[in-house]
Amino acid sequence: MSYSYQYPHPAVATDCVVFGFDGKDLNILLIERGLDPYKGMWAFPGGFMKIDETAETCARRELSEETGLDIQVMKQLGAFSSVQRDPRERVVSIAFYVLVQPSEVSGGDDARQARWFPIDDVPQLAFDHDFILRKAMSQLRKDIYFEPIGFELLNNAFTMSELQRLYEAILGVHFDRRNFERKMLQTGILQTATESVDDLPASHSWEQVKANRFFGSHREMRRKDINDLFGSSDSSSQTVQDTSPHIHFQALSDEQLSLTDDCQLEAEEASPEVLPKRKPGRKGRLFSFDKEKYARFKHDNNFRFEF
Amino acid sequence: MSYSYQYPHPAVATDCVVFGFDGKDLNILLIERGLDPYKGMWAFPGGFMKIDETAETCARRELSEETGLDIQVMKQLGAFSSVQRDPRERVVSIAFYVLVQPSEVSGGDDARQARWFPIDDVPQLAFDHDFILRKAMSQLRKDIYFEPIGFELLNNAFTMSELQRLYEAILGVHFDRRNFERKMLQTGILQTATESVDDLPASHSWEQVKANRFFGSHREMRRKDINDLFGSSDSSSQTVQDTSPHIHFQALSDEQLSLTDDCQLEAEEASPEVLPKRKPGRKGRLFSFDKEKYARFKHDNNFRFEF
DNA sequence: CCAAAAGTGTTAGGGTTACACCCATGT
DNA sequence: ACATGGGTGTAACCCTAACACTTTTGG
Repeated sequence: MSYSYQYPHPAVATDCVVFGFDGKDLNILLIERGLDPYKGMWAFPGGFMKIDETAETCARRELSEETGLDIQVMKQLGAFSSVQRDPRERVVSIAFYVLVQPSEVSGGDDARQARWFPIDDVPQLAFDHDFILRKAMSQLRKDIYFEPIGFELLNNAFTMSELQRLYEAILGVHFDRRNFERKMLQTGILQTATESVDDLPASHSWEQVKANRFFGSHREMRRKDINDLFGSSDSSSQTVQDTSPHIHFQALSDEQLSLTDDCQLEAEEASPEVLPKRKPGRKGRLFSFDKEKYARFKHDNNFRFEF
Repeated sequence: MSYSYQYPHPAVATDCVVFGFDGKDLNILLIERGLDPYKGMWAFPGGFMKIDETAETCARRELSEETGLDIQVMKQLGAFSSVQRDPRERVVSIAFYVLVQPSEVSGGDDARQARWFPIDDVPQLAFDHDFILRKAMSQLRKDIYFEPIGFELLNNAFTMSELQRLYEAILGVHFDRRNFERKMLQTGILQTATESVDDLPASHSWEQVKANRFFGSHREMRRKDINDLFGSSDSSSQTVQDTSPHIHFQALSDEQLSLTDDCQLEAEEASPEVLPKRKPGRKGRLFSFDKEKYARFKHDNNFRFEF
């Protein structure tokens, strides 16, 4: 069985940069590759897109298959299309980044060779994944100015210093404790919480919250703008040094490819260590966020976090 | 001649959202489609990616072929991958946005069925291009907070009110004239200019300026971070309603496809009206920007434009 | 001549920043 | 006991936002 085209087509794959926060450091989730190319190296979860799924669907599926994570919030980083980024054949990868709460991860069931690495201590990555990682970090830094994104990385209840450490980890700067707390509180999206909030089920999904937020607020928006909230796509142009502009790939490397995956075929021993062990930290007043206010937050005022 | 793969591959195309500013309104450049599908409708310049070029290279080539524009600044919006976005076959499109100065356009030579449309009066677009346009607008609004992007849309010399109108057009808000001018001037990136500056050749390219900016400033940056400046990729996840998740495309629609293009084949009558006629406006003190300061600007302080 | 746009400063108020000491907890 | 982190308030300063009249230009 084979598929023919009049002109050569690249393969399209997705990759997920998964960020997690353990109360101390920002971590990313990597998978050890079991097959060539780059066998034994670490890479982002991801795989080839099926012909009948969107890139996002593909990314969710691959992430679920490879790590057991079922993720709510997922943002596209953009397409990476260096000609020689995959030695097998021409592969264009659409990358996403994803924020997981430590609690989402606790049921790390399907985990294979997945491991968390602190963002400051990432091993050499396969393909152009180190490039993608830098994109993801700079994107995360940008996004945090427009949305209180950090919360997606925390459990339902968290201390102010956890929140501060998260912001410091993402932005790479230091804040004054009192000023940080004051500014956070005066956004109105926080409420004090008890320990028990930690166990609360995620009442309604973030997609739902976001949809509500949208309809609640913005003035001159048309029906069609709904997509803006979700399907937004943003990126700078990719100017990787394109040293070999005239490589011609044949339609030959397909035998190495599996539509179902290229990482999924890896080692079967499930390593349930797919969670950034929550570092306890000192006791402190607990906060959670007011979903109503959080939902209205972004659109009502153009608040950005700048400390 | 045909290319075969073990698994179905989507086609990959690029689209360019070209923004231009005529001193009054923000405009986008569209091309009338001469072939089905969507024959007679307007669409962004773009076309299919060759197997040996990056998405950005492809976008530049297509833009040059279809509109005669050779563009400096080009930012990736992300990949659009709805399953049914192209009726011919599965096509994943990588979209870019581009800012052109009116002067860059004056030599609109190769122009075909290209026309500028004010952003408030855009006709119905082919494919999912209206969706892409909304992405582009919201992206532009976001980006303007981090970089003085507006300048790429103006000639070398411009009046303060042109600049203000540009910001107002992009952000959709109104500013107080005096406050706007004060804030702009105190950034230090402006200098007063004479009329003659308008004719100056673009001394060195923006890529060069950006490269200089990079090396000049930021502290703890590693060599690898160079790419961050250019190849950055950013986007929210694309959640178009994916109503038909199980459509299977055959490898049949290729006869309609041309690797070289699908828009390029259109009407041949060159319409040199490929420029937003610069609306004159009243006379006023002219400004240009200090490339040195502009280059250092973003990284030195995290200045964002908020009026 | 008239209409539209350019040019020009000041002030009040809000927000940001900088800063130090005591207390509680855990080791 | 000691060290680490939690808890708390104020004052100076900068930046923002609001505001009106005169002059110039173009038609």
